[in-house]
Amino acid sequence: MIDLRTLREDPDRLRASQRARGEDDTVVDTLLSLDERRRSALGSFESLRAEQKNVGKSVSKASGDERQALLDRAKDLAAQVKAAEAEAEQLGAELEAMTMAVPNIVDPAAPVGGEDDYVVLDHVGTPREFDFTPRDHLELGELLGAIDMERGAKVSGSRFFFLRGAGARLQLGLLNMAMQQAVEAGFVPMITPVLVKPESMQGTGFTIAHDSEIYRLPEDDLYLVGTSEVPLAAYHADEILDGSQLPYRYAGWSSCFRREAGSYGKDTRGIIRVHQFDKVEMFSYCKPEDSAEEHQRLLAWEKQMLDKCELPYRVIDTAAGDLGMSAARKFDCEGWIPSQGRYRELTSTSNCTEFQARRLKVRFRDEDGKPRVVSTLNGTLATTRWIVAILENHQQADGSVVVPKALRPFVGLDVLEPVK
RNA sequence: GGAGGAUUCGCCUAGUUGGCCUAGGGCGCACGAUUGGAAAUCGUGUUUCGGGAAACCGAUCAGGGGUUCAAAUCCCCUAUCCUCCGCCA
Repeated sequence: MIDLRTLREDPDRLRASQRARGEDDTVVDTLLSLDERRRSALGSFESLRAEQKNVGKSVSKASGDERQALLDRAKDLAAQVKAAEAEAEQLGAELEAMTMAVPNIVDPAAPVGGEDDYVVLDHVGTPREFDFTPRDHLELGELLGAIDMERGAKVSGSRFFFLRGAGARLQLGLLNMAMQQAVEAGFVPMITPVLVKPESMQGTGFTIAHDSEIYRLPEDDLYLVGTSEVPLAAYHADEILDGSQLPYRYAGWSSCFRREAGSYGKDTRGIIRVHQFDKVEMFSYCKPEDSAEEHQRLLAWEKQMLDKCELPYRVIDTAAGDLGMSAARKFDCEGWIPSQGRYRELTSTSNCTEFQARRLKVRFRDEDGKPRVVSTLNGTLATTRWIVAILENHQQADGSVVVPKALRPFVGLDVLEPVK
């Protein structure tokens, strides 16, 4: 959510941001005039209310004709106050709705353009040369008895799967390694709810009404999260954090649910794009002035995980037009997928600045004792999709897969062997 | 699912025949006095949000609605927590 006070002082910042996102910049003027009207309505209400309170107080002290006159005056005022309040509330609600629909102001450092205008910041590792024809992750997963898509589809439908045997062990090991790294770095490990209330979803920056990715349980007005970012962001909603203790860092382990509507035909094979997967997510609450540095730290921890998995990857800086509603800046790490001959997203870290925190009312007390809005950031430490990259990059000619060294203690196996 | 009880300014709490509640007290915290320094003691301040340069004004007693000139206080709905009953793993 945009800060109206800042908007009044510097409307051009939002105009520029809207243009960078390829969105309508005239909302700025609409917002400003609505804000002006609301404040003036609020002013009328407040002065009427002040008068009403004064008259009301004198009623109890007066008697006789004087009392009756005051009562009449008070009744009249009560009606006026009611009308003025309704007016102010109406405008307030309109303003609120409009404000909530405006995406975060993008970091001017983010590349301009759309989906394909990302900037590659870094390449780590080199895609391996195979002296045999590499199998794709599903073929490997089936050989290893690790991934069962067929029965996933039988039981739950397309884009569902079972991880079994070595596959289940690999995921548990991977996510446990992520959790351990996070704990060593000072994160509080968390296992979060995956069903959340609408205000948690919307506070985090997802639009319940229109987002086609969200699974809904209308019967209970609950929503399945697509990432533990949602419960972790809402965790401190309506709270004032201790400024001297920031940053607050959490590592959330949860299943994630995505409808993947409109992606028919894309990534239909295997577990690249599925309706349900598991993820360990870093989430950080910090002071606004520290958020850019914190963003770099989250990126560094992501790279550390990828390095431990011995995966070749590149880091991209997402262009303004491809940022989600909440993000001011976003870096993705994309791992090399041999069967596709291209890089696919394995991690994503966003600096949401004060956008989510303002919606969720998460503040901190600074040195002066004043409450200020915090900044929030998130980043991926590991997901089910990583299994794709691990299987494909570390496969051997016979279909076995060498487990990366760092991961071995967590998986309990050095090599995953074909089952038959 | 049913029946009761609870929800007050960070924490504990006063306040329920509606009107100096403009919410009192304690703890904690901050600043000051006292002290060689500290403890103790004393004093002052301390909900949050919005508007305003400020003085100040308005809102805020779980949330929403209602009654009234006036609601922490009365009525209705909702949420959360606790107790009991039922049902289920």
